[in-house]
Amino acid sequence: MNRVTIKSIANDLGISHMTVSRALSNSPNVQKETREAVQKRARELGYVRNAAAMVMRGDAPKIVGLLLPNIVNEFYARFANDMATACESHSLQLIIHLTNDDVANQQQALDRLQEVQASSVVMVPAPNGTDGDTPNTGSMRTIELIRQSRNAPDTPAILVDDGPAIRAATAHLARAGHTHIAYIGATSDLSSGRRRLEAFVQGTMEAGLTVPPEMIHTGAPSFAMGCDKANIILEESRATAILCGGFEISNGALSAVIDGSRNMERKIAFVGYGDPSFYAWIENGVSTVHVPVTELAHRAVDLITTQNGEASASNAFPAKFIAR
Amino acid sequence: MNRVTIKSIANDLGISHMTVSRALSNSPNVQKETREAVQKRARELGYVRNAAAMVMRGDAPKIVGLLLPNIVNEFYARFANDMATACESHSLQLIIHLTNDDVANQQQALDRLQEVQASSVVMVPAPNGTDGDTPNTGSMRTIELIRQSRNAPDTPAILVDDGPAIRAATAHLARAGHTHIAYIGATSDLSSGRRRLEAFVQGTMEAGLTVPPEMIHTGAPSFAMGCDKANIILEESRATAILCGGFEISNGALSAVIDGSRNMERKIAFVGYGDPSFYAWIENGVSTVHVPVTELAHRAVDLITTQNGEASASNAFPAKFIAR
DNA sequence: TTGAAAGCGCTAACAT
DNA sequence: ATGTTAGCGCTTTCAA
Repeated sequence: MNRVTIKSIANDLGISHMTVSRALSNSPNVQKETREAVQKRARELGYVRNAAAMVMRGDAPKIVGLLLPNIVNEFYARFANDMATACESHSLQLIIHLTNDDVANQQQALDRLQEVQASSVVMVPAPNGTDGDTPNTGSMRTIELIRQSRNAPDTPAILVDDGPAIRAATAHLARAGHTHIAYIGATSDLSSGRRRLEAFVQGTMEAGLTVPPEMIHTGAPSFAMGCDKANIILEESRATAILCGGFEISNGALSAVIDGSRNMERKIAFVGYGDPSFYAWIENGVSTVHVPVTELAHRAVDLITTQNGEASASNAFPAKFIAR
Repeated sequence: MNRVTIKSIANDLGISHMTVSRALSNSPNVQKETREAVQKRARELGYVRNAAAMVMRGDAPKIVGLLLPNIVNEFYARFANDMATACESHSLQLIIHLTNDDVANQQQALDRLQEVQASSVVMVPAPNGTDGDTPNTGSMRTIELIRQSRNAPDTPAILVDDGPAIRAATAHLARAGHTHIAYIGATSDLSSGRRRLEAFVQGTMEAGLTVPPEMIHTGAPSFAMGCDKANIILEESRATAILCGGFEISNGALSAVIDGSRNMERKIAFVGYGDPSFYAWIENGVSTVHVPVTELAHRAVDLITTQNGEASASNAFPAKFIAR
């Protein structure tokens, strides 16, 4: 089962492959009959042009990479979805890679993207364990998402300005009478982890509460981590509320909190991070910090399609606290 | 900013590009010094091999396409995730395309996959509006997922044997005293829609109930459709229970049911389809038909990596009814 | 209106 | 151990 190429068609028709090429691209410089004959035969044979050849010649559509920790979390899924749509309408080819928040996977994905001549990458940088090396993105235009890696401070980043929302969440809990509010978030080697924790501390103090260190739980962000930390908090039973600072963490912690309230009758107030649709459907709704996904995705594509990557002032999108 | 190629490196070092090629692929036929010098220079210059060139030569890693209606639904997201993992370990390159259940998008995705020389596609066939034309998958090995398109009956398909589970769900509802059970599912031009509806009808009759046609709601499966139909059922208020036959439909209907119970105090029993994690967290848990995602994904990769596509007997995976 | 040649980056197969 | 040639599929440039 050999591939159909312009040459095989040319052979089949007893003409030069150039004529076939021209006919297939609707060049005016082919006799109408020839053109139609060629197109007909091409259709019959099931001809498809070879993308690799186009890439080699350099006239391929722009390829954009998207590196996400995973695709199961609704935030990331929505982002991918929205970005795919936006790319479509700009005739950009989107390639999604999952890093699982692991630097090795991340670098492998970046390498593959360079191999296919991707011109840009949008990436959620993985927490860099031993730190040290900047991810190598070669000559690809790089845009960081959500987190900003400290070792590439000049890379444009699309960030969430969630400080106010987190402070509002803290205030909300304090107003409801909670004096011991636990926080679960990412380690401070992630910019997002740092910022969110700061906001939490600040919010707590603004509410006139103290922030004992044992109320603060950080680690590499993941569903399992959120789950574990929440269980610890439930065990200790000193805190009466939990506030989360991360998409995965939030889902994990929420699952632990729900299990806890069912199986052990441990009630605890909860504020999540990110706003997957089901947060509105659970019990009477889960209060949360809402992040404007679609706007982020659009900005990403904007940054890719325009040259001036330096509107960085406007690359922070405000999150919103939703009380439910 | 010119790309670094073996030729540019060769030039830079004043040697032949072949030596560079050999050095970079660790061929034994290069002097150690030469090899090391080349590798060093390549690293400095940030060389990455050109995937397009490899594809043209035909020694590229196998490419596998995955066509999904969307990636936001947790079932599809998990499938993509699991398949990505499995592909990784078989050194297959996975490319995901979203069809939005639209035939035109679907064909476009298939074309692109052929252009990049994908050897196989795993696809959830879109409902074919005017029917007629089979999706053109060229010479790619095609595997259908969940649904089986009637115009390609000999294509291997990975299906869910959900009949028993759906009948169990119906029995469950009947046992709870429901005599008017509404069904929302896909149109019968989808094999899955046909099969599930049949199972529902059969289950209802087995429970000694009649199945008035106004209890059956079908259409092109989507979140919005599930939502709309559920609202209609709530309006009519003849049914006391809803059973869903589709991933998207289920989520849509569930959202309508929850809204309904909150805003208008219309209580109705609900059994969903698919088992996104949050179904366990809502109220006291949502009963549902559970589909074994991971197994499906693994089978897909199995089928791709082995030649014998014809173990089709074992390509149906049993769903499980989960009462919550 | 058609064709022939060259070249994109790479490696297998021959030289040397 | 190293270099040369050819060819994967395609289009741009130049020639007929």
